[in-house]
Amino acid sequence: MDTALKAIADPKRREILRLVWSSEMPATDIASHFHDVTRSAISQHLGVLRHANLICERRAGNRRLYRANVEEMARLRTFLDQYWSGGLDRLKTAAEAAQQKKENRHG
Amino acid sequence: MDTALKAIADPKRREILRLVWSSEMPATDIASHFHDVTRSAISQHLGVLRHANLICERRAGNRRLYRANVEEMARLRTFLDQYWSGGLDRLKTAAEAAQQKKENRHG
DNA sequence: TTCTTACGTAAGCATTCGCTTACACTATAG
DNA sequence: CTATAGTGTAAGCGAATGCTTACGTAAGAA
Repeated sequence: MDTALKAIADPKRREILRLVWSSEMPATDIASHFHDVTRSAISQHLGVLRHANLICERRAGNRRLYRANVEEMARLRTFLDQYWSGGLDRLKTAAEAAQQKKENRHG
Repeated sequence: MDTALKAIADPKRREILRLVWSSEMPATDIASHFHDVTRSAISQHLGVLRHANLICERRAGNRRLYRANVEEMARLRTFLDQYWSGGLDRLKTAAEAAQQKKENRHG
């Protein structure tokens, strides 16, 4: 999960994910969207995303078609949502513990 | 925004944020929660979080009390939510464009 | 004042990152 | 077969990261 989080922390990789979110795209097309870096750099970014399981690869003849792994991204989103709500959960747990204590005192 | 994302990509920093989420805590107490690294390392993590505007610092006598900057975290969350829904937006836009085209053909 | 506590920070080091160039490989075209 | 897209990968490099030790400094304690 940490790998995925670190992967999306990079703006280029987020942009790549955007490109292959709703449709698959060959590596060259992906690379040609970035005019400030080499195709090799993008290929390495694709490697990072693949290693984080955030994209899937399909080979078609000469090409490699990429698409976002939406399930993994959903998992990542859920992880973060749980993290955001963690503070509230913590408050809730503390409140319940206090309540329990109170009841024990009174029982 | 990128700074904040990279900041929370680190598990120790996420744990620190958890600690100061619902109540402020002095730096020493924060550091004492981590038994595998030095106080200095935690201090530097606090610096990263501060630089990302994810925590607020308040000085009280000798101590520095930290608490999570929930507004900034909310902003980060919103940013990510928009990112997650970006794929859907893209589909929607594409669908609308197709519809527009269709209407033009028929008009 | 002198000690002690609670911190930030500089220096140094090993690791990782993002990038480039150069090369290797595969599949199709000729 | 040779040539040419399409693509990953190794090597190398400068910058950033995460860590440690050592030091600096401000605020109370004695």
